[in-house]
Formats: sequence, C-alpha cells, structure tokens
Amino acid sequence: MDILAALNPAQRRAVETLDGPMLILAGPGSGKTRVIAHRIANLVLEGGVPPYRVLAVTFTNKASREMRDRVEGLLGDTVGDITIGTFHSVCARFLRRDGDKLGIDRSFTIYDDDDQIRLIKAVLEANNIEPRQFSPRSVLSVISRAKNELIDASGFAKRSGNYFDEVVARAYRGYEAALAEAHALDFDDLLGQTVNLFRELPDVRQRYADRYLHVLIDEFQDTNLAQYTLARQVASVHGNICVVGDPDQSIYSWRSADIRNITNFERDFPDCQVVLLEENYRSTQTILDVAHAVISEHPGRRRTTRMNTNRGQGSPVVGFEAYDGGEEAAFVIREIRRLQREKGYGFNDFAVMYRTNAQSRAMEEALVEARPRIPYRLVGGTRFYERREVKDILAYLRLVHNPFDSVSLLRVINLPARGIGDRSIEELQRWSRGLGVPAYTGLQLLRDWREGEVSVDSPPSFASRSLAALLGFLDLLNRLIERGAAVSTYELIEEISRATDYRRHLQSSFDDSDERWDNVEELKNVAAQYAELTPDAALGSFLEEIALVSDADTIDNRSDAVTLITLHAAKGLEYANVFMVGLEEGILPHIRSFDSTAQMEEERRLCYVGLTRAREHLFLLRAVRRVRHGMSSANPPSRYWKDIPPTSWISAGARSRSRTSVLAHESMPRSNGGALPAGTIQP
DNA sequence: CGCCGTACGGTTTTT
DNA sequence: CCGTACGGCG
Repeated sequence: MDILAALNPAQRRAVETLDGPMLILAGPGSGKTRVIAHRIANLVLEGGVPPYRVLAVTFTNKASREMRDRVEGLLGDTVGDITIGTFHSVCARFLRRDGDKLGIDRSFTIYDDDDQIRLIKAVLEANNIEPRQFSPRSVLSVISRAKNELIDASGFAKRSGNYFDEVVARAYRGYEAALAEAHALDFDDLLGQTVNLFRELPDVRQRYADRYLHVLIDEFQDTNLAQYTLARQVASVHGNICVVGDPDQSIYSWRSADIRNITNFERDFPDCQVVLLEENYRSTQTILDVAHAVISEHPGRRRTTRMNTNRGQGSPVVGFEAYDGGEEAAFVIREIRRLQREKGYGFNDFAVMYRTNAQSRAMEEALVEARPRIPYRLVGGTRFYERREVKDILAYLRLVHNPFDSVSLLRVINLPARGIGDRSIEELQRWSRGLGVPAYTGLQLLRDWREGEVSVDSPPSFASRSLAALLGFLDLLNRLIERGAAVSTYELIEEISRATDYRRHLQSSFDDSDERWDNVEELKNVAAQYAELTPDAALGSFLEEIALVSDADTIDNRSDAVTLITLHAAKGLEYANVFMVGLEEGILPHIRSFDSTAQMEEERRLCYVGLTRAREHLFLLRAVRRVRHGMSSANPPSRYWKDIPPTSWISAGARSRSRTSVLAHESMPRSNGGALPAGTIQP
C-alpha cells in the first residue's frame, strides 16, 4: 500500500519526514488523525521502526481505538505492539510496572473526583478547617492545578502568599498523606508520579526513553505541564517527538491545559519542523466561513489564515430563534425528519450539541415523545459508573482489591445499614488516626484490643453494640477478601450482593429498585469479560478499566441513533448535520466564565469547536425564554450570534410570531438568501 | 445512638 | 429536581 498517495503536500511532508522533532499545527477537519496514522505506518514501513518502539498518545480512549484501527488498516496485525493510549492510561501502565520503586503499591486504587472530594472533606474536617469558607471543591481545584504544574505540597507551602493559600497548603499536605495511606492515586498523580518516577530514577527513565524511538501526541494544545514534561522525558534519548495541535481548539485550560506548551515546544526543540495543515476536508465553505467569522473575533489569536475546503459552498447555515426550550427541540426534530426525507440521512448523521449536560434533558424528553420514534444516544450525562448502586458494588470490589482504600471503606461501612452510625464512624476515625493507620488496620487493631491482645493508653469509647457491628463489618470484609482470591470478579459481585443482601437493600430504599438491580446485573456482565484472567489480575484490570475509560469512550456507532453530546466531548468528532442549541448569554458563553477574559476566550474557542464539527448542515439555535430549575427566565442571544455573517443566515423565525418577531428582528440579521422549504416552520 | 422524614440549597466543561 | 443537612422519633 502506498502510504503517501492521496495526501496533499503539507500532509505528505508531515508523514515523510521521519526523524527529529515536529510540530504540526492543524486546523479542524484537516485530517490530522489520518496524518498521524499514516505517519506511524510510514515509520514502520519506510523507517524500519519496530511497532513496539512507537508511543502514540491520544486525548480519549475512543480516539486511541480509532487510531489503532486506522494503523491496523495500513499495517495489518503488527499494530498490536504499538503503545497507544491516553496519557493517563499509559502512565497507569508504567506505574503498575515500575511504581514500586517509588513506593507505590502495585494494587493502587485510582480515585476519581467523587473520591477526591470525599477525601478532601475528611482532611478538612480533621484539620478543623471551616468547610463553609473553604469548600472542598475549590480547595481540590487549587491542589489539582498545582499537581498538574508539578508543584508538590511543600513547594506549594513555600510559594503560598495569602491566607487561603496557607489553608490550602495544609489541606494539600493532609490530602497527600491520606492518598498514600489509602494506597490510592488520583488522576493527577498518574501523571505527576510518573514524572517523579522518571526524575528520581534516571535508569528507569532511560529504559523507557531507549525503548520509544518515536513519540506522537495528538491534541497537543490541550496538554498540561505534567503531560508535556512526561513527553519530553520519554523522548529524551531519541528526540523524535511529533506533536499535533490547534491553538484555536484549546478548550481544557480549566483542567490545567497550557497553550504555552506549543510555544515552549519550539523553544525546547529549536530544530523542530513546523508543518501547517490548513486544507479542510470536512465542512462546506459556508460552515467554514461562519466558524472563521466567530474565531477571528478572538483577541490575540496566533494563526490568521483562513481554512479552505474543496467541498463546495453547500447549504446555508440556519439560525433559529425559538420561543422556549420546547420549541427549540421541536425544530430539531422537524429538521431531522425533513433532512432524512429529502436527503436520505440515517440517525447517525445527526448530533445535538450543548454547553452543559443539564441541557440534554429537555432534548431527551422531546425525543422520547417523538412519533415515529427517533432513537438517540446520550454521551456522558448520568454515567453508568456514577450510579449509586454501581458505585456501592464497586466500592466493595475496590476494598477487596485494596482494603486500605478508606474512601470506599467509609462509603460502605454502613451500607446496607448495619448499626454503624455517624458517632461510631467518627470514633473509628479518631482511633485510627491516633494510631496512625488506615481505617481497615484500625478495625483490625480494634478487634485485637477487644481480645486483650493490644493495650492502649486511651481506649476507644464504643457502645458494645456499635463495636460488635464494626467487627461484624470487618469479618464480612475479610471473608470477601478471601473469596476474592478464589473466584472470578463475576462471582465476587454475586457473593457481595448475597452477603450484604444488597437487592433487599435496594428494594427497601428506592422506588426504582428493579432498574437499579438491573444495573448491578449489567456490572456483572462487564466483569464477565475478564473471565480468562486469574482472579486478582481480573479484578485489577476491571477496576482500572472502569476508572480510566469514560462512557464517552464506549459510544458505539453500531446502532443508528441521534447523538446528544456536550461541546467538550464532541472534540475530534464530526457529523453530517449538527444542531448547536442554547446559544444564549449565560449558557454559551457560560455565566461562570464572565469574570475572566481568559475563560471568555475559551468559550469562544468552544463555540468554534462546535461549529467545525459539521460536515454539511449546521443549525444554530437559541430560546428566548428557558426554564431553569423551575423558573422561566429570558436569555439574551449569545454574543457569537452577531459575529456570524448575514449572508449565510436564514432567519427561521419563531412559531409564535407575535411574541418573538420583534426580538428576532433586533437580534438576528435577516437573510438575503433563500428560505427554508415550506412546511418546516409552520406550527 | 441510629434511622427516617422533611426542608432547603445549588447546579460547566472531564481524563 | 436531586442530593444533603438537620431534626425528631424509636
């Protein structure tokens, strides 16, 4: 197969140049995924690089899978040897292998943000920090940012200036100690501890850097300092590092992504080749013009060239000003049916994009009621693994794998209710803290103390009934740990359900217990996929997969359905027809960004990302009034509305003309182009 | 001391 | 509209 055929000159250069650092600045729809896949194939075929010596990092696990498929298509089976994954999954792999040299338990548990918040809360309480003044979430976000900038607790303490920072510094120390005690790493640790590993053990770094002859990174504009540092460490021997990014699509600075990594790359690798991919193969010229009109209002934007396409002018971009959310959804449904009827699209060709997950509900309700049916898939939203019953069972599983995981222990210690109340839990924590041990060890010492095998200066003050309940829980846990070594994860879930009488617990606590029990059954089915591994390995892989693979990664395109997705999650995806809903001040741009210019610029880029997902038809929608938690309020149109050139508009107007026509005239430029086909706008 | 019912508050984006 | 916090009851 000729890897270079059917590539334009810029793409060809990006694929052909085999050695040295390379910076590819690629606009939307420029085929960057394709270029990376072809570059990997060319390295193997022309450069003679063994696949196992290639490291390719993508932004999501889904992108990893797609990359693997593409390369496989070009190379065949040898692709299996390439390391492809997100930074987080690649780091987890490195740390499972070599983390012990840094004192990290091989069975470490990965804490998600829910776990982090619970832990921070406990730390704040233990330090007598007033949670009203220092909310766990705000404290955590400062700590998380510090970690992503590779500032540890003592580094943070040194540079802390004001009172808030001093309190956070204390919390940071306590949080790190609590994580270590729980044998847990949070998401940021996966990156930070790998950087530490490579820093503190040069021979380990050398081993990885020797191995990876080529490093490729997609979505480079959304990497943070820890990720960039890690990439440089791995590329430190061979210097073959190829990064692909688009500053205009940088939308994750709130997760510590730093656009300066791109300028620093040119500084750190002065001999790097810069390749610009500015030909667009995705969208019509009309869609690109609208996107360009929005992004060109971005202050301090670096790249000023305009993307061009060979896909022709295409249909006008349609703006629709609905009276309320219901009318907005009705328009989406009408247009889906019209386009299906006239152009023969499948449901898979449509996506509805919004700023916040909460906006999906109104759309879902409308779609559920639509007749004939419109199937849809919701990306994100209330995720399966975030459901309470699933998290409960997972907490038991995590305890079996790592009983020092105190967050999980405290989650299920009285679940189902077994007579261990707040008072007992508090006393257990006081007792454990006094001994300097995790809660699990504290429980064991409690049992030893009761049997007279341990004597202490200040004995714990438990009611005898509470003490019995606590030790009963310890027995249960130890029994499950014993079983965990013997049976499959599938069977372990069954034994947990049985031992805790979990189904009855659901029945007595929830009206929708059947549905919740189905979710437990579904979790068992996921676990069944690990049947061929040994019990311990199976449980470990199962838990890691759940921690690192988000639901957005599991979207299957096999069923034919309309996609409901946030603008963030839509990054890297494309659809023939895109509806961007809720283009209102306060939603996009989001009200929480109003007080910072940097955040406001990011909102604009987010809008740009959405606009450029569309291949053929793009619909921009807003509602004049919208119901938000019970109250209906009027929202002015998004500021991006007015940046869009009048020539590409069709003002669809609102169903209730008398109520909205004045507003429509004021806020929307009238089109001089055609009109929507008759019937689409009528009630 | 634990459990259950009611009132109230809070609501971006995600590996 | 969902989860939490608090207060009264067993």
